[in-house]
Amino acid sequence: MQKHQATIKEIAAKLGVSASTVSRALQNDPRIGLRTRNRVIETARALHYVPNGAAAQLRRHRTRMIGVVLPSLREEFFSMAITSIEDVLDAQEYTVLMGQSRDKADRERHIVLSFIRSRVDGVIASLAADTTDYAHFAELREFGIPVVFFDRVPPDFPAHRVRCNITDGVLKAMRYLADRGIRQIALLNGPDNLDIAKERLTGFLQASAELNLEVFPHFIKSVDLTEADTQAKMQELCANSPLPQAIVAFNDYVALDAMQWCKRNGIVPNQDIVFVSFANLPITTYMDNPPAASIEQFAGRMGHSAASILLQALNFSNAEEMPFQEMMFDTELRVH
Amino acid sequence: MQKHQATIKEIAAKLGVSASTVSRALQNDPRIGLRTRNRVIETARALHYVPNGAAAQLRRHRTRMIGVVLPSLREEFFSMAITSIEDVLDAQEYTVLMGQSRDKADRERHIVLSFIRSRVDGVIASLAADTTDYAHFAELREFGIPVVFFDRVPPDFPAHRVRCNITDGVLKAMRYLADRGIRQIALLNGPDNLDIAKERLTGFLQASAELNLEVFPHFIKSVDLTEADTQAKMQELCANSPLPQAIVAFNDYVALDAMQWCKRNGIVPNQDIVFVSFANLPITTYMDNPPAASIEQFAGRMGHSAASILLQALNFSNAEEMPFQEMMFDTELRVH
DNA sequence: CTGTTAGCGCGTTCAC
DNA sequence: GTGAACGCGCTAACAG
Repeated sequence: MQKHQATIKEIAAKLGVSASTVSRALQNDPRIGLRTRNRVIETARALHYVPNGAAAQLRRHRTRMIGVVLPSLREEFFSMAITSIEDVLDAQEYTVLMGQSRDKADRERHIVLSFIRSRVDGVIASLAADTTDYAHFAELREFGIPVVFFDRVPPDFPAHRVRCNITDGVLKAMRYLADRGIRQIALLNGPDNLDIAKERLTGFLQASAELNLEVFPHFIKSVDLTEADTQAKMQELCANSPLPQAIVAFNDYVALDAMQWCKRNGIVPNQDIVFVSFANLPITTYMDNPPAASIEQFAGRMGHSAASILLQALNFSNAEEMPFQEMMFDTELRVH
Repeated sequence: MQKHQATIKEIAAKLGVSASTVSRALQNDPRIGLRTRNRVIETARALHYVPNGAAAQLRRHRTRMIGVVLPSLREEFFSMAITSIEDVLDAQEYTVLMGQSRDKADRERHIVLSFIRSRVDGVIASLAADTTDYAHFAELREFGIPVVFFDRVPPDFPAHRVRCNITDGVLKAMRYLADRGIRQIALLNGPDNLDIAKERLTGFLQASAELNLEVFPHFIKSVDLTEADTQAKMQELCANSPLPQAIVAFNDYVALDAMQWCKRNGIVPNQDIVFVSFANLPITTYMDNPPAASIEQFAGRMGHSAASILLQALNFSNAEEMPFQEMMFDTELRVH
């Protein structure tokens, strides 16, 4: 049901001026007289004129649109990040296109390709759990579309990155536990292909060495972030002895799933096994028994920085690429 | 940093054929010979060709893009809905643009206008808490862009609607409470301008009459969905006597905020005051003391239906508008 | 201050 | 089966 859509030409005809005049008036070009401008704006409104973005882009080679791909909009970590991103970009009159990969590399690829088709000016991304091929991001480079990764950044890919000091965060968590006399600590990590998972492992091993903790092989598990897998890995973890006295979890959701498993298996969370996790999501404040502590990752700040870096990249000399920025945030331990 | 972007013209030049041939080959036009087609596809890939959506739209007057405006992506109710919407639309090769109004009418307006500028083929919406002016949606009609509202639908606006039987849901909740001997029930409702809030009130009054409950004036409060306002209204609610024995809350988040207030004020939730809410969000399964019961609203099904109706509208005769559909789902009470 | 001209990249006639 | 020519709606370059 295609109704009629007003164009600048019609406005021009109606007013007996040229299309360019209308175009200029609508963009507040200082060369247009106030009276003409007002007449144009008035009839534009009367005709329900809304500019056709596609036509504009075709000329300008810019869309003022930014694509954002995230694993999930449902996780508070990401919804907080996207909100900061929106705030920064909205202020500069950019429109944000969002896509959720749902932790599937294939969906991520499709989304990025649709961003290219829409010719977004830039992309902000946080990787899906199972992304190991970065061809779709390389494609963005072919098009000269700058990319900023945050939190879940790819290893060895030329791009801007915003992340936090995970390794140090794990250290903080382990020291906190050790200070309470806990010496048998397990790691319920995320997918191995994610840098942020590797860093948790690095931090875990470093901290174990520093604190003289024994590292039992069955204390280190990786989950694919689904509830089912977390349950399965908890089963494995607790099938062998010794049982861990504490578990450092990849993030709050993994911790919560693990804690659910405990409850169903006669283990009291934070009493029999102390949980420490990452993210420190607001939703946990509603819980009577959240993870004992969580490493704050500052989702908002990371989103803010990612968007700011992207804006810099967009305003950089359009002859060459801006040198890749690497921004690292410190974490903080929050005891609940 | 604008790099070079391949066009069909270049592919054509490279192959010594015309642009039309390339265009046809890429769209699997049966008239193009298999050999030519393959050569085209091959060099397209080699040149990293990605079609320019804007140029295509300019000719076709369709974008195969759908805009979705929601109050928040953070609330599980909406993130579940959007996921269903994506599933339905992805299957038909539509791209979904999302925007979150954050319950601000002004943001909602901007988002809808940006959808129009992008010339989306259709829109799915759930209203912001403070939207009382529907001009931006009327604008969509001017452009012949079909709209489907779900859950938070506007009163008296010509459009398709998908919702659930709230009035009956409240009735179920009140009967559940009455069956447990609870007779002093308060309503912690949402913004008055939302139909779904009005229906909760209607249901509340009907049920009170049916069950012979006394309705104390201070038992009926409306919140603007912010945590602060919920706290304030709880204060008011509990400042007068009698104290309610139970509270029916607008949704799980309002219930949780109210329960927090109780904890801070020496009232034990679900013991001193029993909470029943709407939505039945998965996140509550992680809680040791969630609302005692919740009215399941089937976010996924509503999203699915909204998307399906929109697809029907898009495939309808393009001479006229499809008659407005009204779809109503039954609710179910879930005791926790 | 304003008009004219040209073309962005593509899909679609209409020819052959 | 394929090519030439046109135009979608808009902006930029060049005139005046």
